[in-house]
Amino acid sequence: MVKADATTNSTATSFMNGVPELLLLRLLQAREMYGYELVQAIRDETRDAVQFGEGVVYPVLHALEKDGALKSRRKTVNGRSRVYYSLTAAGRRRLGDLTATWLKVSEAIQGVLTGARHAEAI
Amino acid sequence: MVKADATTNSTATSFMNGVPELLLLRLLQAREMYGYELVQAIRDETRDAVQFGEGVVYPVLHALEKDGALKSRRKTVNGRSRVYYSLTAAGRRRLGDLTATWLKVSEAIQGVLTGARHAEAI
DNA sequence: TATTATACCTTGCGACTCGAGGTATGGGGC
DNA sequence: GCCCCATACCTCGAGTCGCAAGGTATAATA
Repeated sequence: MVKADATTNSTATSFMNGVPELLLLRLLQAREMYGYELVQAIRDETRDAVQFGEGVVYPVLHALEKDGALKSRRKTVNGRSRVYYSLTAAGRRRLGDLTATWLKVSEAIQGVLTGARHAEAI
Repeated sequence: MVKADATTNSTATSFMNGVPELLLLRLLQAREMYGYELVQAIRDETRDAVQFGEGVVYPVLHALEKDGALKSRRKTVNGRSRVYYSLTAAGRRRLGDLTATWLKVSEAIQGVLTGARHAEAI
């Protein structure tokens, strides 16, 4: 077995749990989009820093719809059938909560990484 | 008393995969520490924004040692036996890689959240 | 003496991610 | 007309990870 590990995949770093959900909600807040489009939008908007395949995106979309955070409608464009998703009120709330949590957590991690002694209390 | 975490813990989105490893490496870069101490250090330095229990910390420490990123030594202090961990050269390299990846990814997510049109190319 | 705090550890469930695979159709090139 | 690619949807199985819960042992404190 090749050692080769290093920065490759094995233990590799996916620091992202719940991130698909967060990004999907955020993109759909801006406008109605369909699954295949979302896969590429995430790749594009993050300049390839973040990539989620269809095997990630579709299940998350289905779960969010089942939870009432998204609603969908079929639409045929250029003879192609697409499922467009958009946020519900619950989805907007969820996006707000997730965003707040993400900010809090990522700032805290940032703080540890930059060696910031747990800063002064408020 | 019920802890009753407000934000529905069920699917509760803990955006953090690989974060335990990252924080542990970072803290141990500063100085030699032991498991029980690390659990509290993470809580303290992140002002409770991030918390990892012993069930997370110990297994990660063992895995990192097995991978050669950490080395340990037993030491008895005040009649208490502790296992102190410190970084190896491989561990320092790993910390550097993980930190770079974390920065790239978290900035990309930040960009999407703030609606930054995938900024200008270099 | 009993309880709490320190300090170590493992196990089993559940959740998440992802590659791989499967279906179907429209458009271009030959 | 035919083949292949891109579009567009989907599921399954494997593997990983996080975590609560549980377990041991000892020092300090009440």
